[in-house]
Amino acid sequence: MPELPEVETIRRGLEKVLPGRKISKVDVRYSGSIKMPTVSKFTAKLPGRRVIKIGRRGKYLQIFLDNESVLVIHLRMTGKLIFSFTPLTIDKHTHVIFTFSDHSVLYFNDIRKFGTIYWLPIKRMYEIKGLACLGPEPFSPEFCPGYMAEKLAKKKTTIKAVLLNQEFVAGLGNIYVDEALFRAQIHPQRAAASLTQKEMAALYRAICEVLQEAINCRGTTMSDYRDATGAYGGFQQLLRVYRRSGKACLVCGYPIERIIVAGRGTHYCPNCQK
DNA sequence: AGCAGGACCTGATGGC
DNA sequence: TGCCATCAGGTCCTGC
Repeated sequence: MPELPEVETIRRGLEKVLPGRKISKVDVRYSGSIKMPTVSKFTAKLPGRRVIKIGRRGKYLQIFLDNESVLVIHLRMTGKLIFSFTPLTIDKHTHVIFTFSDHSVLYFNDIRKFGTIYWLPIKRMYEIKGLACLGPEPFSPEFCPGYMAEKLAKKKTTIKAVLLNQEFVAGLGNIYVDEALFRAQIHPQRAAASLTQKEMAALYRAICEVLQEAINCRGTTMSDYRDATGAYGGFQQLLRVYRRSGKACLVCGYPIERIIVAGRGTHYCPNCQK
């Protein structure tokens, strides 16, 4: 579920509380969540490590530890990281529990069990394929209309499929792709290579704007998403097309449609988006 | 090479 | 109420 704005919101929440804390106990209740190393090594060797800082790359969260190692966490669709100064009730969706030496706790919950956790030396982070293959961060100088022009010219698929591809740009997911395409007035099924310079400039601007506004709102909560303190996001109030099928376009009044593009539910205004 | 579609899981929702 | 089908914000693998 969480896309860049949600992961960034979680990162900021954890950055306020985790640095300096020392892990005293690790409890893995669903072993499928731990991709690296083995579960027994994970639980035996993590205690004693201290958190240095919290990073993010695309939708990957990075918890840097004091021995040049890092916990890399991907929340996929329904994963949550909840920090509490005191223990909380655990349920069947609580898969990993990190307890710190002052008895504060970090819970990894995930209804659909798609989320993944890796622990490895920083210098081996490239072994996580999805992380190694990530395209530029949307707010980095590398991501710009010129970069888009060069990449899009070679693509033979729809613009929506390209925006969802993390190798093109890191951090976009289904919600923000639909919202960015609406703001740029581009139809999601347009051939990526058919965009004009002007459209690419508008799309670049729309991507940065929608992500920044969503970060300012602390993310979008449709159903499952919560930040590190358990709080909802607020951007769902500002969505213009996502899950608004049948409702009037906020610009022209035409009904928003829902179709499938790149295998995903896609929302757009047939009148505004060409 | 690059893309579409299924697989991975569970829960919510809507139709009959 | 119960059963079934469909849908869900992401990535990885397979096969075309």
